[in-house]
Amino acid sequence: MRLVIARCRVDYHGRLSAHLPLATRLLLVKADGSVSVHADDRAYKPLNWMSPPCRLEETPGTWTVTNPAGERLVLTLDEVLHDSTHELGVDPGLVKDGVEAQLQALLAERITVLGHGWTLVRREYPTAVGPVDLLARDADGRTVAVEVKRRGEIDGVEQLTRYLHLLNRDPLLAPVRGVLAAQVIRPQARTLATDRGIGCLTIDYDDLRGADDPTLRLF
Amino acid sequence: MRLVIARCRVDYHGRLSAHLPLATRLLLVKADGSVSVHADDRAYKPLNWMSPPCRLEETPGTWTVTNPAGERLVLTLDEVLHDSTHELGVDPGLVKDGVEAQLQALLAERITVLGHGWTLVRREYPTAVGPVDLLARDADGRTVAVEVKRRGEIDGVEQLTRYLHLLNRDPLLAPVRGVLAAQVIRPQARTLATDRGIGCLTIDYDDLRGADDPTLRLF
DNA sequence: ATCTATATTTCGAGG
DNA sequence: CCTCGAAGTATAGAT
Repeated sequence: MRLVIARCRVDYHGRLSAHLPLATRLLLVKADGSVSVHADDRAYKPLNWMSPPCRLEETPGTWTVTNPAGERLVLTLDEVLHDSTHELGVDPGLVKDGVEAQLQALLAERITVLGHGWTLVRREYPTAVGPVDLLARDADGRTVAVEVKRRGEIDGVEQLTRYLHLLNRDPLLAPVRGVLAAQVIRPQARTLATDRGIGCLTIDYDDLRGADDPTLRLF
Repeated sequence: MRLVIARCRVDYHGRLSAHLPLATRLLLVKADGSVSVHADDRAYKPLNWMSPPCRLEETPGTWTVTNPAGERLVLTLDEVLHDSTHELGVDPGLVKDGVEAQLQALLAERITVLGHGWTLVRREYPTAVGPVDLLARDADGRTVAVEVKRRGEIDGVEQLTRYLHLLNRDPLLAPVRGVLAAQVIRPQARTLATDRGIGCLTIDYDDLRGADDPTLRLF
């Protein structure tokens, strides 16, 4: 990993065109070949960058980064204030916990959170337009398709609508109703869902994790 | 901006939980208060980070970054290999060109690219479910709703379908047909669009920019 | 390889 | 401040 602090100008031509006037910035060259240009703000997002695979050609005062797609990042260096290189080795990588997959798993285990007497048919119930997150039956034995999201937005409602369309053609399942379960549900998504007869349920990850799993209960 | 190369472990608890085992990484502390942890790959994306506003508390061997939402990033430093600080100043920022807004503006100016004799009714035509990118009339005076995207995907077709639904309830506009205009249109999006009677038009940004604007022509 | 869905998405505009 | 849509989205998984 190479760290350069330099006064530079930057030009990018590729999927769009962009230009950065002269200023002092961090140029970060990683072992994967990527180059990114950072200002002292915007959190971790660089002002400009080139993702691998790409090639860095360096001449005094000019770095030219190109990729096979013909995109081009040109850095004009006026003054180099720092230049150091460091061996980092391969990173063992990140372990994550708490994303949608876990939300779905928890809901599958605690399906009665969605309604008293509900039972799980299966997770990732396959359809021609993709898998339904959870397929369940309510206390009256009616089929319910559940779409699980971390954030419920219009896309989720559209997705569920497509599933319901297909599922309702299956006489063994029909009539199937839908529920959107998410940690937050945007007003427009809620409106659209309601308009289409789709239920909305906001779920709290910690509550859910804390909730009793009835299948684990002794009596 | 502070650059630290260190052998470290990282723990994050917030919107999710994540852990990074001991390895050598770049710790990037920006003037905006943000802290990010980079490995030597994954292009510009850090392994872990905390966005501003947040506070960094530093004791020998441990950095604790917290934010008002109660999220917490803890870095345990085994060995510091480099530590330097640099004054960068405020960045003048990025000038972009070629994104969807410009595509829409260009199409609005050169609406006949969509069809001979077409005229623009207006850009960002408002509906209850959001603005239609372009509303136009074809050579026969029939209304056309145009959805402009850089990439045409299923979402764009769904969005346009919602607009058409609403627009077709308006007797002053109905019947309204739809066109999806994008630089690339995914096969599945094209299929869905065609199935719904929505037209597809792939546009080339450079061609479009180069095309004559008939309103600017002298004769 | 293409397509689908997620993301600690981030970022910016508009009400 | 919230809400919403775009992003050079990137990335991972499935087909």
